[in-house]
Amino acid sequence: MAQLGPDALVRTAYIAQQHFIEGKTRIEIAAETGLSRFKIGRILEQAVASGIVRFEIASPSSLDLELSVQLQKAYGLERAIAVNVPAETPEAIQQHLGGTAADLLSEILTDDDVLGLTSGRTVNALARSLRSLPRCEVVQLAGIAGPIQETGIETIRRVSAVAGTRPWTIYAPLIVSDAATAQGLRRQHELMDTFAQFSRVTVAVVAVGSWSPPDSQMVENPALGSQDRDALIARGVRAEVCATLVNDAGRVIEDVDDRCIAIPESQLRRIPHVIAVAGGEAKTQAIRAVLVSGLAHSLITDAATARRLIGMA
Amino acid sequence: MAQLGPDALVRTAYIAQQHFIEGKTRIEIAAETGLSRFKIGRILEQAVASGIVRFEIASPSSLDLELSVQLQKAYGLERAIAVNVPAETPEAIQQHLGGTAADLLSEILTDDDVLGLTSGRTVNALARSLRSLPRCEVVQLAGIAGPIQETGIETIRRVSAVAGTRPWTIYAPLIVSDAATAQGLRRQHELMDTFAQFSRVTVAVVAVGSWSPPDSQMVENPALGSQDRDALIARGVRAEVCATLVNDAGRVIEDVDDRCIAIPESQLRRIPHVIAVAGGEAKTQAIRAVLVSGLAHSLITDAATARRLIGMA
DNA sequence: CAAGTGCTTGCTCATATGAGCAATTTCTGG
DNA sequence: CCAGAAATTGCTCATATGAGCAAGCACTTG
Repeated sequence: MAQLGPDALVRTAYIAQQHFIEGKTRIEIAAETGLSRFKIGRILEQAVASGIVRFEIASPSSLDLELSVQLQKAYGLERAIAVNVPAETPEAIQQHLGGTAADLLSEILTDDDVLGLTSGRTVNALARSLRSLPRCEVVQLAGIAGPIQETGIETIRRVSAVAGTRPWTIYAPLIVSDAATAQGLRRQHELMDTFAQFSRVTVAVVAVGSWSPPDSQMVENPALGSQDRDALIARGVRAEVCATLVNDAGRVIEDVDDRCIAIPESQLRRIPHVIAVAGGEAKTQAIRAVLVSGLAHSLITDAATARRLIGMA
Repeated sequence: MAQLGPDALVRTAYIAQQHFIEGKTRIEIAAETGLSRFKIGRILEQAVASGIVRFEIASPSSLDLELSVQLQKAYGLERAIAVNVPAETPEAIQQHLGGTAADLLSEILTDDDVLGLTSGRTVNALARSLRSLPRCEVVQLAGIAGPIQETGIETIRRVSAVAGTRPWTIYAPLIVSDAATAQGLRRQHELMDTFAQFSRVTVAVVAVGSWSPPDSQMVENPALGSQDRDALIARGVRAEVCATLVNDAGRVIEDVDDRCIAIPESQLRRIPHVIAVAGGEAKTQAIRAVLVSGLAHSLITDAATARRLIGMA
């Protein structure tokens, strides 16, 4: 169309202002300006089409909403949250993702939910930020992956304390050196009790570990010999969620499942809502693998990682 | 309201995007998301109210549309156009205002209009930018105020040439030293012919001269003695339009009307649409006086001056 | 000049939307 | 644990809006 003249531009701006900012209806504007409501409608339509009026969706806080929506669509997620973090250091990322996860849990959990958690640094950050929670049960989904002081069961206890309930814990390592030991552990009463809760879990928050590049407390676990580790990486393992290993195609590698003390893949998949919380450059590929695997329904990550993930969707 | 949680924020962003950017109706979004259309409506309402969605009215070109609208409302003008000029020099301002005036004329004039023009630097800039015009008559509204080479009748001729018609010109100075001479000039056949057109003029483009601070070719005219000038300024004259003088209150000062060769105030006021074109810091007060006087219905000015005018409305 | 061609305008009618309301759920403070 | 308060939800009905269309208008083009 012929470029609008100055008069049409100003008139368009006026009408756009009246409609979008003052909130007047087209009919009101028509009455005031003496134009027909159809004319007003067409002017507004053209104003939007030609870019004179733009809609800006602004993050009010530390979230990048537009990126979140893109990420959600790109991987068909139930929820996706891209968090603006001030620095790309692992600590800053963990702290902010944990805080956002805490907010999300406060928001979406109800009394009837049963919350599943892994142990680990990310969930630790979550627990630190958690201020309130409905009265829901908390179930530990996997053994302890790293050094006790960092990843302790204390975290799980704190979350359940906020909720005001008793936690279902797993006093055991995530992985042991042989299947027989694992089997023995699983026969312990306390663990059996916790394992029995897995099927009741409705919402889980899980961390994502990266095997290549290595950024996971499971990979660093002494119970996993360097031989095992190299063999698994050779098998294509890229990421891990609750001791379930996946490759780039999102396929599960079950080689060491029998040595792990954690919710089995089959039960993990039956949890209605699994929220992965992870970020950082190094974990990008791992997160992608987990999303592709379908093990997680939702993701909380940093904005930079969200952009990378969208780019490779 | 309680600050929205991350999930609500992302959901809001998604719905806002679907509605405002993808153009889906609330009912469509309701069907997709499984929420009721009322819920969608309330989410959108809140998104706008809380500032998550903002409407931006952007100037596509060199115009400041929002400022234009404000200016128009502040003085109750028919049209107001605030032009972004790259520099605040008189030359840059004149060139851009003239160009915008030319665009405006191309846009709003029809074959049935009769265009009135003053002579002067501003209208000169207009003529230089003018590319096309309907076949309408062009009438000079006032004598020549400044040096012939700057403000010549050539300008009027050029405009009428673009329109493809014969111009009605005034070969006479804007002001002479005594009333008798002026009366004698007005009896000249050519001038009488032009004066007879004044009542036919439908759209006029006029410059605004400032008397205090002095920025007007009329003030500098030798036919106006320094005594006369001082007396007029003492009488409060602030501005001039087509040799009609006005004070800050917008009242007309008729003291030297009988010495001027120009459309009389009474006839000027009968022109349906008078567009003033003027800008620059020095002319701000003068423009204000003219707008208050009601002699002009519309204004084309630079953005900085528009802001000043709005501030003192 | 005349017929054709495309554009603008305002209509009708079906659909989308908002205001106000009643039912329900969720909080809160005994 | 419960009564009352407050918020939330989805309804009805009136209003606002969009799609499609026919008339009017300007503008070619032979």
